[in-house]
Amino acid sequence: MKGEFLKSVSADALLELESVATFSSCAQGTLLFIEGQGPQKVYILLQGEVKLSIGITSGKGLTVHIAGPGDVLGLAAAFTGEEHHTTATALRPCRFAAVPCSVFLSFLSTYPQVSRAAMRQLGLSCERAYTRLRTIGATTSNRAKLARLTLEWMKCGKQTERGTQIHVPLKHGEIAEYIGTCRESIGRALQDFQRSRVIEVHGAVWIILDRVALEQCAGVCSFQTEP
Amino acid sequence: MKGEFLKSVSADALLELESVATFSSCAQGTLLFIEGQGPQKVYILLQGEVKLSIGITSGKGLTVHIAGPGDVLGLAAAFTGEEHHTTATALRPCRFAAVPCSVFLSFLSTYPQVSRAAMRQLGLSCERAYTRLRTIGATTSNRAKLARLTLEWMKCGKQTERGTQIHVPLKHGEIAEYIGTCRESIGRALQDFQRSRVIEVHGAVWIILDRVALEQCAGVCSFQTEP
DNA sequence: CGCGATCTTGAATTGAATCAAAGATCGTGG
DNA sequence: CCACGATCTTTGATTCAATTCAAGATCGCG
Repeated sequence: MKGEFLKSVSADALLELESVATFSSCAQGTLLFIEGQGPQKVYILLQGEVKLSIGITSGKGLTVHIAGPGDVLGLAAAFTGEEHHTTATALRPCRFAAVPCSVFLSFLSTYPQVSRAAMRQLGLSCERAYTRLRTIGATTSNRAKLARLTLEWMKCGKQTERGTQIHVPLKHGEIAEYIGTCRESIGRALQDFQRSRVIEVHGAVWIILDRVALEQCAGVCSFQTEP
Repeated sequence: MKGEFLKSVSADALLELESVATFSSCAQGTLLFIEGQGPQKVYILLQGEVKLSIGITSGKGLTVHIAGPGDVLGLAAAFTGEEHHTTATALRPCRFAAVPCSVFLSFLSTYPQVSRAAMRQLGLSCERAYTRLRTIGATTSNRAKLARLTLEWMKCGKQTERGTQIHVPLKHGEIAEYIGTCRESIGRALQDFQRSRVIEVHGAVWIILDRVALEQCAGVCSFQTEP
């Protein structure tokens, strides 16, 4: 799913795309675009990771998504012509191809299949935003939020005989940015889950022992787990 | 901006659209689609209002947007093929045209300009979701959330000599669903604003007296306004 | 070994949700 | 025109959860 966009571009389209794109690299921490900025370019990430976040300028920061190689960034603004509503930060050194919005749009009208792929990408961004909203907004307690987030992540996890195993290469502070709370709350919620044998944490590797409990907690939830 | 989509469909395209669409009406309260449901149709709203919300099934409800005549609903799911992430509820009796997703997609490939319009709509949905995220997630206090929401609404307000005037035909409970809190909190926050002469409320008509104060409150905010 | 970053823990404080009851407001029907 | 019920708003009291602050523990690395 990650990097899907570039894969769905046919060989001939790719050739033309290369001819109109500017290839460049950037250091970790570089901002590709900022919330509030007008649309200028569409970025196709070739290497590295880019964090899309919200509210950098005003208030707390909130992570929406982390994009990987092959993903397109800046589609929404390109299509609407309105200013960016997210900020794109390089989490590590990145390589990418940048295409001016107008050029990208006319490129799309030449290649309908690519256009379809772009629409799909935009649809996915939209759904990701909705998922974040569900996790953050339609949820009462902090534990429920973490439960939701974990359930999201479980989709990319692998089954083992003890439970689903996922890789979470994030510090507590970064997880907190995903659900809009503070570091400490993540620590406490995690410990709750560990105590009640729902999740087992081994560094960046989490083992979800009791998926049902997580789902319950993510739902109505607000009851304690043990005496 | 509302209802923009239908307007940007050319006459000939409209004719073809009519030939593939099913026209129907529904009563207030009808659910056009539900979170979790697979994509089936794209809806073009002709009359009435439809609320798009999140988390109906799990946890609290959260309002994302209220669509009006001329808007398209269900685009994201149509493009991704994934299940709907929002629920569409008719707020009043509605008339709409429904087009099966696959038919709609091929219709789009026949009419590039319409395709562009659809992309723009999807981009707007995306940005709306981001705006909601900013209001709900990247904000600390309840008052700050209401301040943000009011600032959003001010874009559609009209200037008077006393300040910007906006029309808010919503009950406190409904406003609460916009920012993920409870009715009472809205009432209290509103009174705070009235007491500190930031907003004046006359039924459904609000007059924003002090925009700067609102912006401050929406930003870092967490200080009291008066002794 | 010591330093810095990260995580843990506890205590104090605040803000918000919840509950319950008492005013407003509105529309309906007598 | 008034009385009635329904719906919405206001208010206060209570309770709970989360943020914040501060200090100690742990880990990784040079």
